[in-house]
Amino acid sequence: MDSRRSDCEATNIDIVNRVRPNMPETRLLYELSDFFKVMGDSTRIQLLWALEESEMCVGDLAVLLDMTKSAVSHQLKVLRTAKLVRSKKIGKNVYYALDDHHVKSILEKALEHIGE
Amino acid sequence: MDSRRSDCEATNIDIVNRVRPNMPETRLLYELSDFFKVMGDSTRIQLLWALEESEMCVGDLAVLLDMTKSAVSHQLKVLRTAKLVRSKKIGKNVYYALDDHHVKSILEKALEHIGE
DNA sequence: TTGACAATTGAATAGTTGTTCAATTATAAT
DNA sequence: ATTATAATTGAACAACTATTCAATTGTCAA
Repeated sequence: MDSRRSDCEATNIDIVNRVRPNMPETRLLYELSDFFKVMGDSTRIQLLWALEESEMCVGDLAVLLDMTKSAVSHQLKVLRTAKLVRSKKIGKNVYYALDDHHVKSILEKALEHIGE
Repeated sequence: MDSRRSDCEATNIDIVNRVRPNMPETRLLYELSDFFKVMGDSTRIQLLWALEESEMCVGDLAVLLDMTKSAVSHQLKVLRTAKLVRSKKIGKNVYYALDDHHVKSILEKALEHIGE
């Protein structure tokens, strides 16, 4: 049987064999790309940026981002699932806060790449 | 005229008004989310990870990732457009290399978030 | 308990994206 | 010139995703 997907042979098989054992495991690979997928949306970047400044409830965030509560709530759920924010209910409101101290430094690194 | 998209009033208008001036400009916002979009794909993470170890040509990368040259080439183009990799042609081969020293530290920060 | 408000939810839709496939370009070797 | 190999390209398809809309839950006030 031959389950190779690649449609060619390696030109430098020595390099490939040296690099291969250092490649990330499948699980880690998907955790990494899933994390960046969560960051890869302008609405969610805005939410994280805002929550870096202050805790806020869904309605406040909706006004700040000029979006419906529904749209904001959907995206907050994504951030909550990714454990980047946490929420607490106070009366009729639900307040959200950052739940990861890496977010800020990752945003800063990304800003460095972009060139400020 | 009223071009508000949000379907509510702010509960804490003082907080919203304090945070608003610190929000990122539209251009920066999209540069940030576009950058993370590029990182948010397991194939491209693998390519960056591999190129951190060594320059390689498209065929080598295809064998290493067990994908077709076409699929790899398409993704390399995305990375090239994002200025994360550069390429040079040597004979029939095109060799790719990392073109951004931030990639490594951003991956490391992301690994910290995930918890190694 | 009735009415109003905050937030969540699920379904639907429109837009985006990754891989495949077939065709093409460019280089090297015979 | 011809053939073979490396890589790129564009179109097509399937899978995924963000927002909208309507309906629902939960909480407070009257």
